[in-house]
Amino acid sequence: MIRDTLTRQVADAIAAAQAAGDLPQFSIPDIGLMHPRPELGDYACSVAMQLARIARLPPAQIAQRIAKHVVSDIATVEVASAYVNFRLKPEFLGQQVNIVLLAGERWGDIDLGHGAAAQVEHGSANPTGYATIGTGRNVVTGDTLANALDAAGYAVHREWYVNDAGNQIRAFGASLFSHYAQAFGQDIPLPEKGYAGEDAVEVGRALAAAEGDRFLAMDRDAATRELGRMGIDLVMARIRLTMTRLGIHYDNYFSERSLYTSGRAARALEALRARGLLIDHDGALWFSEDGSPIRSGQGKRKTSDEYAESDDEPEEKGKPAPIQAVVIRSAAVVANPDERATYFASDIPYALNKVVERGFNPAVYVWGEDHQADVPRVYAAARTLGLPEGAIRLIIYRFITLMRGGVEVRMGKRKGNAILADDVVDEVGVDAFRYVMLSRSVDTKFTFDLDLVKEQKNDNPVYYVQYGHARIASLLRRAAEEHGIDLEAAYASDYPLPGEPGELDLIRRALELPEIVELVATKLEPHHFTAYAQALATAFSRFYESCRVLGTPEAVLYPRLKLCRMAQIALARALSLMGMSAPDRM
RNA sequence: GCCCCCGUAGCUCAGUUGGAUAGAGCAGGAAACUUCUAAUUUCAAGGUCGUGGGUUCGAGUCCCGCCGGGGGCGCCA
Repeated sequence: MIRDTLTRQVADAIAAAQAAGDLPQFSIPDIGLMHPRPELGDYACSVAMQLARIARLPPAQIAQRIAKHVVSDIATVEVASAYVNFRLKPEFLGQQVNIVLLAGERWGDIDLGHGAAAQVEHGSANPTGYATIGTGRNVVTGDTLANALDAAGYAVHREWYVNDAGNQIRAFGASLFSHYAQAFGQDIPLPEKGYAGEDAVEVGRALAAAEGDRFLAMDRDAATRELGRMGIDLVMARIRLTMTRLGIHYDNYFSERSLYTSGRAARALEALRARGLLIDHDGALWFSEDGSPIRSGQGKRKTSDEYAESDDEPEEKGKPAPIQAVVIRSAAVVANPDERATYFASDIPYALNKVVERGFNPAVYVWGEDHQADVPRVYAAARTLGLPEGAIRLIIYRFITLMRGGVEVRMGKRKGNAILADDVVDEVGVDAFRYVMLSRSVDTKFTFDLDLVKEQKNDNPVYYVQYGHARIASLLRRAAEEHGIDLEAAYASDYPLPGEPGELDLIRRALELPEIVELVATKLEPHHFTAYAQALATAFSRFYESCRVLGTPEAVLYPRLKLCRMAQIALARALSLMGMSAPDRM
């Protein structure tokens, strides 16, 4: 990447300055390059200020001495106060256009992962209902992160974790039995906390139609279990359709229940028990990170007073405090002990399976904020089990407030008033759905205003970005069809760039894509793609307004056609990373 | 009681790991269509970055307190 090249050149310059006696000896710190205001250059380096104390010199003077020793074939160097600024040379920018054209649809790829296996697990909603709009934010986030990791050089695996074990499922089975029986005129009341939503009713009826009334005669417990299992399959089938529609593909659907049937859960518990981290208390089984016993205030984090009393080592800086003990198997009396397991009991073997058995690093999880309490627990389990630092990355996204007609729509899956992802997609389309879901940081609880997204059709960043792509496609089409231009010849030509500001700005934006991929892939923040796509589209619009393409002499026409092609490639890739279409006509 | 997230322009939100004069998009104001898609562009306007301290050459960004909003935990999933 260009930024890496310049960073290296700064480091070399410091070393050269030291060798020449212009700077004293010191170990060179991490050098960060940023994008300053455009008037000041393309990249800026503030390392001189960090060095002021070490080098015992005024920052401005250090900057001067570093700049003096910079050897760069791609940029010119200027010093402004204490900053060392770089401006990419126009000839270099012109050459880079060829690089983009050559990379084509792989433009933006970087080699961060070196082919290592990475996983993004997303979706993973309870299979007790169809995909909601909340699931929508989850899967769009996860799928885009997976795209980014793929572009960053990882071998990416996409997985949906099917929560097909536990209480929720039993309640779902019982609810289905009620809806099922209803189809045969039998009034069996919904269990408490049962599923009353249209999706549950639909599944119950579908089972009645497909299976007949044979379950009515069966043992009730067995019937509930069987119906629950079949119901999950039906729900998952529907969810898969929704995912396909959203352009999301999974390499695997991982069954939570398989953790128990395969013995993985038992083995993980044994590993914890061997380390003395499992504690029986009041009939329940607890995980305690530091092995400390459960105290009177069960499950509570130790107070600072209690820490003061105890002989615990004072906490080291940066080392997280041990988590509070957490129940992994409840005391509830249920026939099968596996069914007393909490989510957390599954999380442990699942994490081991991901990182140790399958070698994913990073293993990224995308979770809704309702699971935030589990975050420190899973990290704690990873620590105690000796998983590599950073192998597990949990991404928590905030829930969405849905507005319709200026009123907030309250949602709840159990009550059955959840807004389905399919319904929203019906209204706004896949591309707008994905873009809006991506346009805010996962930490932001944002309002999805259905009316706004629909009504804004003509003035919407979603369409603005796609419009840029369609405009280019149209222009290139006309160039070939109406002007008889051989586009391949134009792309292969080597005229110098006219050098208009609009041209250079467009190239700078296109060249930024690899940096954005790195940003998204390392911080696991997909929203940067939307901001980038918007900026790139703006750069193209400005170019388009200020630089005439068709009808100009060949020496202008050809390089500008190359720029159009370059912009098209970058826009298409940005859209593709976000899982959106890049239309040729609008 | 404890934990996590958020608070930036009228609205919705960015802010590239602590850098120079805090940015976009909408909404509202003023312009530009004989010109490759006006789903566009240009200009102007809009801010005590919730608040009070602290850390340092430098804080929207890091630390602590407080205020406001949201979410979660204390044998639910």
